[in-house]
Amino acid sequence: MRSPKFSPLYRQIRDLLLDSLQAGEWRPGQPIPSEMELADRFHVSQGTVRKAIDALAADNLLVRRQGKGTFVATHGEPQVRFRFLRLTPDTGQPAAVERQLLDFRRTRAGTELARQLLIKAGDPAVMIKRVLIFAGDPVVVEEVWLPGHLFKGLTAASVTEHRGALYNLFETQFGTRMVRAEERIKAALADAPTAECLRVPLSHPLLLVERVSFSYADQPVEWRRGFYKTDCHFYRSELG
Amino acid sequence: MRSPKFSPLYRQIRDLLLDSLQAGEWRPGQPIPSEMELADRFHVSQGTVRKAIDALAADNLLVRRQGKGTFVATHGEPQVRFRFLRLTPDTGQPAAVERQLLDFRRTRAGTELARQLLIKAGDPAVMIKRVLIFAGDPVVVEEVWLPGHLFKGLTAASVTEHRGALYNLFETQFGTRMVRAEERIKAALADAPTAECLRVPLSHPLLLVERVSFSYADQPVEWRRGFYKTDCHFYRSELG
DNA sequence: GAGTGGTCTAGACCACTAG
DNA sequence: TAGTGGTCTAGACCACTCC
Repeated sequence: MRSPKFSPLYRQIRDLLLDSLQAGEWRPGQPIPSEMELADRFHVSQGTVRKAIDALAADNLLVRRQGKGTFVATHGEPQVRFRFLRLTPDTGQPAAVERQLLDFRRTRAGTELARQLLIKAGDPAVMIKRVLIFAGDPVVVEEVWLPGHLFKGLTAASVTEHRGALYNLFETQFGTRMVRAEERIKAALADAPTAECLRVPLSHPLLLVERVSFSYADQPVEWRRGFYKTDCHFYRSELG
Repeated sequence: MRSPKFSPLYRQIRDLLLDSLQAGEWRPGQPIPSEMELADRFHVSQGTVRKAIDALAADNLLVRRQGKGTFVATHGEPQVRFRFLRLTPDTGQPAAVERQLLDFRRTRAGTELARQLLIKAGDPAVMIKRVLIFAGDPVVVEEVWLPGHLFKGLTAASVTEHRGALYNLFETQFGTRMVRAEERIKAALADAPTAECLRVPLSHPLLLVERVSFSYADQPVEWRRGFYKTDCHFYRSELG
């Protein structure tokens, strides 16, 4: 039952499941086959399938629900949002967020964007600029850059009409699920347009947050750059 | 073999191991008993001990080394440091860090510190103020606050003489191992003394980073407050 | 070769969900 | 009641380290 590849069986099974996820064989929110079914399909024991699923569940790609099945994780569940929006009010109680679209543009990737998303300079790209408003207070202004070929039908209207996180829209309408992201944070001073957006004086201190988001197989599919007002909010980071 | 507590066996074993770690039965860097020994001690199968150890290894409390044994994790290994020091040079290559002690004081906890460390206002406390210098460039100035009763023999000399991370000193000299931490980040402007420390102009933008560190059993045992200069470095955060 | 952790299996039983 | 994931066991064998 050992395979030629020097890799434990459960890891090979995990990779096969990852392939199926990437290929869209099972959609976000939908159940994958039961452990016994998968064990039969791959000709391994249920325990080995279990270890493979454990690994994917640990990475938040799958969600187990006892008695019901194992499901493809989705950005629809509210608790997932706080994994990607690290800004918390000083008071502790997260308020509802309102999104206001400032700009939507189809353009071409510059060299910097091309480098971040592993595409070619001049390839089609989409730019979304928006403000996030917490309890009436504009707190974040950010630009979101996407590779155009993955988001062909995306329009300003679809962004404006969509309720909920952008990542929810991306996965339901375009089959692109953001799995993880890396952020780089610096301190910055508000320039004139940013200051106006966030209703702060010029040269007000802000966080400058840059994010690269990755889909399955560590494919970079989004680049963000935002200014965060931290007068009444803080950026939460857990070290372990 | 089921226990009266409504908790799976492997979790009970994990808690027992956690108790031993907290009690200092095995010191950082030392091996714990083999899986078979522990299985005999707790009257469970090796597989159950294995699951308990898996959980602790996932939380970075234990480190497995095939063929050698399972060891209590330590802050001595260099790769652990980057889990707690999230500042990275823009160039990518982390430089050696130099630490310069500015102040060392035994004092009493104020209400804010008492709240953070779950001690009483007026209890003994230790304050360490220092600068972190990367490749000759002062990048971080921070205050570290500790509960006095856990660090009775700590002196300015022991901090100055120690080579390596503070957490390394804490675990080797005082048996207190920092397991995880929570940080809150805001944007701030340099005041006069901070500007002088970091060699930046007044009102230069800085990150304000507050940290609470926890030992075993989520006991808070350290509070930090630091200013980070992000001209040539950035704060790294991973979302997933 | 002996001892350690790492993998894999087969089978039993428990806990939860749904029809 | 049937089907799912969750726990636990016992045993076999592999991979690595050290003597």
